[in-house]
Amino acid sequence: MSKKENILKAATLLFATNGFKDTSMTEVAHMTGTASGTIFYHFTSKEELFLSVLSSVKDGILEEFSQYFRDKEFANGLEMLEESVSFYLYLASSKTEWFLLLHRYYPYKLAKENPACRRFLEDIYNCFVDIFEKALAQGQADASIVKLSPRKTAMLILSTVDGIVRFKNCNLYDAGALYNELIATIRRMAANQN
Amino acid sequence: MSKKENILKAATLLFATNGFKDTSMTEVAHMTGTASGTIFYHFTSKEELFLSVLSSVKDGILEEFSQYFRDKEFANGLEMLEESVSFYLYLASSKTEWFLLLHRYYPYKLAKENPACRRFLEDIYNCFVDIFEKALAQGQADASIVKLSPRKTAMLILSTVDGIVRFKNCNLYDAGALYNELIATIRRMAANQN
DNA sequence: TTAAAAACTAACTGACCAGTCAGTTATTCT
DNA sequence: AGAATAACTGACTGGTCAGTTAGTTTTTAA
Repeated sequence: MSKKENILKAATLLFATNGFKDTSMTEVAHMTGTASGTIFYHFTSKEELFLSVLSSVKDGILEEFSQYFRDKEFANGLEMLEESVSFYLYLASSKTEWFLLLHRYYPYKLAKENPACRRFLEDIYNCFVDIFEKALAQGQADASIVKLSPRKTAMLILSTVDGIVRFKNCNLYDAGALYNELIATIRRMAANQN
Repeated sequence: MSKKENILKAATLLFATNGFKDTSMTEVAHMTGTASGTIFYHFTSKEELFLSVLSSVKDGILEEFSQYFRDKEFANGLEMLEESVSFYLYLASSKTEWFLLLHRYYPYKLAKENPACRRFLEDIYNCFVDIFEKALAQGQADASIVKLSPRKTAMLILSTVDGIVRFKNCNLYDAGALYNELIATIRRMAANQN
């Protein structure tokens, strides 16, 4: 792995666990066994380093989802919805740093003044909402899901799973313990019982 | 209002909008028209100031909810649930600073090493969950709500509304636009249709 | 009235940190 | 080989910030 990639990886971990302000360039340098000057050779500023991190997280998330759905077949929309939610939770537990980073306030603060940052965040959240929406729409087509607004319901589902993951990352309560209830709730809320 | 209360109020606003690290004691001092030394006369450290802020936010939230439910009557558990959710959203929009503060990572990070901080956060979230749980349990008693685990479902509902508020505060999408869908979803998910 | 206590001030300190720069080492290409 | 470029280094700088302190003003109470 190149030194630049190493720096990016270390920065992802540090920004995710300690936050932007509480991560010093010296720390990133130390973790990668480089001089602090080297980081500024590869990245013009701390902010640019953060944007690179966010960009790579975005790429990672989009890639993971496209790979997961590439050759997946679902019996119906409801099943697709449930499996999408499961995959989201699985991803959140296997790529903790990504979600920790997204649950910090800094990216959203930066997005207010930096269009590129805003774009990354929108790409990420649209990816999530799009998948849930697609499942809901498909479910309505195949009659596995009741009549509802696919987009808005997708946003609500994202709010729920994202909320669960956030509470877990904040050590407030455990996501795993809620899994069965979550799936049951989604079924009660969306399934078409005829 | 005493100078100490003024400092607390300014600190709440600054910690909520800029975060812990991005708020300097000089800034707090400037906003309250005092010397920075005065803050250290009233609060031993920046961390203690933050804890005082969190404590007052906790008191505020508990007070608001106990006041709202003091002399409220509900037709049944389902109605209570819906109105609790509505009140949560109302509070989040009228006391923005409180929820901005709770949507930052710093309090949860501090909670890991500071039991008092952890206690404040638990009190706040238990307050929320308890109310939803009480509504669900009442709804099961009066048959307005289906069979489900009240505690876990209450947590899921909190995840959803908290997620919505967070997305709104992060400027990702608007809570108001989802309100009708949220109530409809809660009804589909919890209402007992006989 | 006055003395003690509480509240407040502003200059100061030491630590830290993002970013620079002048110079060194490694790589590539002819 | 040797020149040119890319990658890397680490000491240094200017600025910021939490917290201190010695001294001043205000309040309290006897």
